[in-house]
This record gives sequence, structure tokens and C-alpha cells, in this order.
Amino acid sequence: MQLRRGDVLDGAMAILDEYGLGDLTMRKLASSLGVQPGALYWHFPNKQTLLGAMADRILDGVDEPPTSETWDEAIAELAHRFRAALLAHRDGAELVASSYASRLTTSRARDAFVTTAERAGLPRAYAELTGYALLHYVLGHTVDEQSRTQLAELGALTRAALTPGVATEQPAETDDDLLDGDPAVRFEFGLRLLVDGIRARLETRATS
Amino acid sequence: MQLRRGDVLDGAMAILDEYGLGDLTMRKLASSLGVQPGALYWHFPNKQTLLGAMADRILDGVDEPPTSETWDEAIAELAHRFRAALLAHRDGAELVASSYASRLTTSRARDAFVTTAERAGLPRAYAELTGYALLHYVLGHTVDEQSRTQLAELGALTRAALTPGVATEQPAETDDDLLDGDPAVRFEFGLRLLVDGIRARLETRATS
DNA sequence: GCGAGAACTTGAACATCGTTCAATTGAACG
DNA sequence: CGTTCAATTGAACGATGTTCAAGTTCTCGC
Repeated sequence: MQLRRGDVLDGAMAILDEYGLGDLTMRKLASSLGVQPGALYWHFPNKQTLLGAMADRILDGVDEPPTSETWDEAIAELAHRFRAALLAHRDGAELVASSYASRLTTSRARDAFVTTAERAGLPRAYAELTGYALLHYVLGHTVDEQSRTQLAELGALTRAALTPGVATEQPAETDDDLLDGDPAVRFEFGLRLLVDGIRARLETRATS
Repeated sequence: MQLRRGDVLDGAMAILDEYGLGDLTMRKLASSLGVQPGALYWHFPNKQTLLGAMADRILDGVDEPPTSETWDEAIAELAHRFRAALLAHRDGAELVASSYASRLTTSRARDAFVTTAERAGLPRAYAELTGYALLHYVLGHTVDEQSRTQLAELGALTRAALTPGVATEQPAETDDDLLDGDPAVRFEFGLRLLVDGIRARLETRATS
């Protein structure tokens, strides 16, 4: 029973979800697949390539055309889809950000933004710039959001370990609120800022 | 002649600028300081802490109050200052982003944005959200920008190595323009998008 | 069904990394 | 001069990504 490239990818995603990016090791991956580490290098030339394939899988489908009617809702839909894809896997945002530069999938995701912005009425050049801005914001926000929630979970765990016997109660908005408020609210606000900025761009263009 | 904490930091910054984050190794740092690797651990408990101190140094001064008169110029000033600080050192953006979550300096930088947004007329809660959005955009953009330029330099170098004898000429906007256009223009566009979004927020608030 | 070639795996090693720690040096001070 | 404490040494430990000749296992045409 031999391994296929897809099996390696599946195993890698499983380790990512369960133990996180820091514990995703070629050796751990190999042993979880019941195989020697060297075997992995037949399917992937190196770890970086494997991480890139994982990033592509995480982002699979985010660039499909939005279903919303209006352009602003369409942009919001794309942005939410992108964020949701990153949050769907542990360390997903960090993983995508790390192998972002040379990736094809992210540029397809940006293209989805660009065509939507063009459909809104922006000239091609502006639409491209808008695509970059949206992608940069979503990625920047989500990397931060995910690292914060994981840091908070870690803190909650160690705090629970230090004071055992106390049920995990909801602090009801007290404690160290490093993250002030719902991350989803933060995300939404910044997104609307950008959308409103695009709207302003459209209007100045229309009146000039 | 013994080492001081500051000397270690200086040496680390020198290696960062000359060889990049990937080659910043405790061993290389030690040997560049004429010292054994273990000696570094008297000054810094671990590498992560050292990287954090480096990030703080890179961001030193970015949170000083802006000198611009109007609020929109003040925000742009802060954003440009932030980006310039990240670009001033090789892999500066990546380094700051990696040790971003638990850092104090970045939150002070965000505060600078927040107070400026408040001064523009936004209520405190909105100003905070605006601060996050601006920071996320600037960081997301600059990490991308820096990794692209370095990827391009690498490509140019290997291309020059493959076709020697040809002087390093300016391709005058041809070749593989993965980065379409000036990164500074891209940055400026997204920034104005956000500023216009803030302005829209101010107006709806004023008319309601 | 069988033999050959391709696809895949093993097992062991290499170089490098961050980190630890008892032993040792260096300098400052009474 | 001797003591005290800051600083460094030297050597090791465990872990990582990666390589590669030698094996094994599959596939497919004859």
C-alpha cells in the first residue's frame, strides 16, 4: 500500500489542524503516515513546496465569482469567504501568509477582487490597486486575529492549569481583553472603511 | 572586553541588514561578536526575545505624534512613517510581523493611529477599530511589498549569473512585472481608500 | 504469469539549528 | 590579596530538513 501525493497532503492538513504549524514536522508527518521521513521527498521536493500546496488547498474555492447582486455586497462576500477559509484551519492565516509571495492561488483570489471592483465601475488600473489593498487588509487582519485567539486560548489553558477545580467560566467581557471586542466586528469595520473608500473613488470619478 | 545587551542587539541588526532574517543564527551572531553561542543566552533568554527586541528597535519612534495639520494628512504621515521603518531594514516587515502579536511597540503604533482618528472626530470605539484597520493594511501591504522586491532582486541576480557579460540594464517596465507598478503607488492608493472611508464615516456621523 | 522497468520506500547518515549547564575566567571592590 | 558576582567557555543534547544508494513493491506488455 503505497502513498500518493494527495495522502501526504491529507496527513499534513490533519497534523496542522490538530497540533499546529509549529509541530508540523517532516518526521511527525512521516510517522503519522507510517513511513520513513525520506519517503516524503519523493512526493514533494521540499517542505516549502508542501506548505505551498497546503496553502493552495486552504484557499481552494475562494476565487469563485460572488453571488451577491450589488458590487459592495460582492466585495464583502469575497472578503468574508477569504477570511473564513483562513480561519477554517489552525494557523491557516500564518501558513498562507508565509507562502504568500510566490503563490498562484492568492493571485487568483486577488483577481476575483479585481474583476468585482471593475464590475463596480473602476477603471482596470484602479481595480488592480483595489484588489491589492483588499487582499492586504484581509490577510493582515486575519493573521493578527488568529494569532490573538490562539494566544488567548493558550493563556486560558495555562490559567486553568494553574487554578484547577474551577470550571471554565465565561469572564463575560472582563479579564485581559487584549482583543477589545469581537474580531468579526473589527474585520467588518475595516472592510466597510475600504468599501466606502471605493465608493468615494467611484463618485469622484463620476463627477469629474 | 565583555559584551553588553546593546552590543548583541547591534550585532543582530547588522547581520539582519547584511544577510537577512534566514541567516540570522545564534551561532553566526555569536561568531560575529567573537564569542561562543552560549554567551548570548546570558543577555537574552531565547532567540524569540531577541527578535522581539529587534522589532522594537525597528519600530522605535513610529508612534510619535504626527506634525501634519489636518487629520487625513496626519494619518498618512503615520502610515508612511510605519512603512518606511519596516522597509529600512532587510526583512524588517517579516520580522515585525512574526513577533507582532505579543509586542508592545506595535500597540503603541496603533495608539498613534487611534488618537489621530479620535482627533478627526471619530468616537473612541470607532477610532480603535480604525487603528486596527490601518495597522493591518500597512503591515499586510509592506510584508508583501518587501518579499516581492527581494524575490525580484534574487531573480535579477540569478538571471544576471546565467547571462553574464550583460550589464545590469533597466528593463524599462518590461520583463516579468509580477509587481505591476510602483509599490509606493499601490501603498498610497490603498491608504487613500481607507482615509476616504474614514471621511465617509465622519460625514454619516455628522449628518445623523 | 512473468520479467523488466518504473514507482516508491527504507535506513542511515549529514549539516545545522536553538538551547542547556557545570566549569572557568574576568573584573570590581573592600 | 581575596572574595564575589557578572560574563563566557566548551561541550554536549535533542531536534530539524534533506540526501542517497540500496532495497522493495507495483504495473504492464509479452
